[in-house]
Amino acid sequence: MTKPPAAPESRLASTEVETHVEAFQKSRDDRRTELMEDYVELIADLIEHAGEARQTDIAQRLGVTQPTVAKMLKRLAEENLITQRPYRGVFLTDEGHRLAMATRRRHQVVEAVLCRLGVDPDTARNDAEGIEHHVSEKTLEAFERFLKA
Amino acid sequence: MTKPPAAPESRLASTEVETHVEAFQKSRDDRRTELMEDYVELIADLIEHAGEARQTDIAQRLGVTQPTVAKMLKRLAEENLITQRPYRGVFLTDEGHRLAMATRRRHQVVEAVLCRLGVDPDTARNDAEGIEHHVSEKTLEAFERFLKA
DNA sequence: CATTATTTATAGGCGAGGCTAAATATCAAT
DNA sequence: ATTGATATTTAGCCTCGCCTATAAATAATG
Repeated sequence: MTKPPAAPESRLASTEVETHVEAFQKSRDDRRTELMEDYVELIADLIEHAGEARQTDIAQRLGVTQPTVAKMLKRLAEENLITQRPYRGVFLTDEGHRLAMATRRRHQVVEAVLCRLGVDPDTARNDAEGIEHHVSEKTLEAFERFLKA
Repeated sequence: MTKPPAAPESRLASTEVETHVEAFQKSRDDRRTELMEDYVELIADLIEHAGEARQTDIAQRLGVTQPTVAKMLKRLAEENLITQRPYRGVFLTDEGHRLAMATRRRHQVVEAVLCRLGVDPDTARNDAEGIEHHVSEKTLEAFERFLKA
């Protein structure tokens, strides 16, 4: 309704210019969940290793301020991923825990794949942090097959 | 100053809980440039394949509305990546063209690597769209070595 | 138990990136 | 040349994620 009617030359040979629309939209949607994933993954780590997850620790690890964390935690609580007990730390709900574990798995697999491909460990860790959120289940499975081989 | 003083058990064995701070910050910084990269890459494709890049085409391909594109183009122009001639389309500056080519290269390499690892072409294309922006130069080089092998 | 230090909560602001709606400008075509 | 379609601009408005500054609540200590 908005494009094809008048435009003879715009046949646009579906070679390269294809409608990446899906991909772009997925990419944008990912951005919404990336942060949540980072948070629950970090919270899980903190609880496991330090026994508790406090706002200030989370803030420090993420490199943001505490009010920023507070606001985000409110959102995570609304989404039923965490519960908070004032001055006692943050806890993961079952759903939050599942998400944390899934995210951790992806993170580890991505990092391992990068290493296997010859990326140095530091770079692998850094890049994995950004990449992990964009790896679909199918790709993840391919990665795991590759690691087993 | 803010954490270690009081907390005997929080020795935090630097195993997993390490200060990913850099990685998170890089990840956040990436988000700022992602969109610009998507735009210039798309604009380059449109110019090559359709002869011109119009706001409406860009909007359609990205899956956003045209005013959104207009606003973004203004920003790209401020950053000297594009020039605009009203009702005649958008053009890349030298700098914009360089960025577009670099982005395209990364995109293609990532997609090729995914395919090589057994990801089906559709998924590879989709995931590459999200992943490409988080691939550092070092990782990119490792990818290229892997592809050559 | 009162004081200090730490942690959490709250208020208000900023920029980015979306959207819709409505005004303009250009192009095409009768 | 006027009219109708298409493209662009402009003007709000919204949500998110970040920030600083400040207040309030709790914990720890003398």
